[in-house]
Amino acid sequence: MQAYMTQPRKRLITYLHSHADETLSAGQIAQDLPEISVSAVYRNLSALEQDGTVRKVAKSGSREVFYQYMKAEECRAHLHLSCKQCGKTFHMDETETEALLESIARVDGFTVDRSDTVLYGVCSECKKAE
Amino acid sequence: MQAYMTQPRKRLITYLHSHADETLSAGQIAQDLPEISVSAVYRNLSALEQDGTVRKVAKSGSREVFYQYMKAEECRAHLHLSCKQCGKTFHMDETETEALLESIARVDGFTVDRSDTVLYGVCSECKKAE
DNA sequence: CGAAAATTTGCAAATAATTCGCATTTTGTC
DNA sequence: GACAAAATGCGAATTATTTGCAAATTTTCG
Repeated sequence: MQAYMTQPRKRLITYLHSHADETLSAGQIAQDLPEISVSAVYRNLSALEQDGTVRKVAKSGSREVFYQYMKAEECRAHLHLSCKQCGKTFHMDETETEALLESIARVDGFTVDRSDTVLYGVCSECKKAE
Repeated sequence: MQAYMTQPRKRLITYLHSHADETLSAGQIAQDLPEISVSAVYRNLSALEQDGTVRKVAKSGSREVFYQYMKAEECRAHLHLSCKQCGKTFHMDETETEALLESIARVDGFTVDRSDTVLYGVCSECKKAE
């Protein structure tokens, strides 16, 4: 059904890899990859999103939708903190992650999946700026 | 700057209250509230979103953006655990929630928003069944 | 290798969600 | 009640996203 590693797709994936953890709009990406058509960008992002390779997020105050790519290895190790204001993603310290998840497992009997879970809130920078 | 409890806004809020925890598109809402103009729906949703009263989410496979309202008292108090296997949502103990978030605030300088955050994983029941 | 089959691309046109301008109405205050 | 501030409704304007289709690319397989 699906899976031709075409040039445009390859380029897009490379681009995403080098922009891991950023919150990018399709327009942004298309602009940074002029050699790829806009439709290809949209179509591939859509496919990658279905795969679970990228995550689709709505950002406050923007009409556009954004996409986030996260490196697999890293994702498995720790939890992510996503700032709702600046859009940046932060990586929780691994030891801290362990401690928190261990606590949740013990108290709630719930096994949290690190790669799936994102904690939303406000980072210290944005907090300061308020 | 802002805060007139107008009829349209009141209606929208009432509507949201009676649709707590649902994922609604602006179009859907506008359709359900024909007495309010579409622009009012958008403008108010936008305002409520800035307030943190509603959450904006991008849904896979849709061009529209969606909005979620969660009852303030209940949902702002604790974190949610969503089991990827049975789909059930669990409410983390409030005291535990406090402890965890306090820890994250201290260690990472990150203020987690309780109503926005969902931890994904596997609940004890499903774990047992594995 | 080379051709057929499957899939993706690029383009431009189409679609539809969201925003905006502005005159008018509503709301809160004194 | 009257005034100022803010929100509404309307339709028009934007503009992000999707789509149709012919051409190009990638894969498969003899």
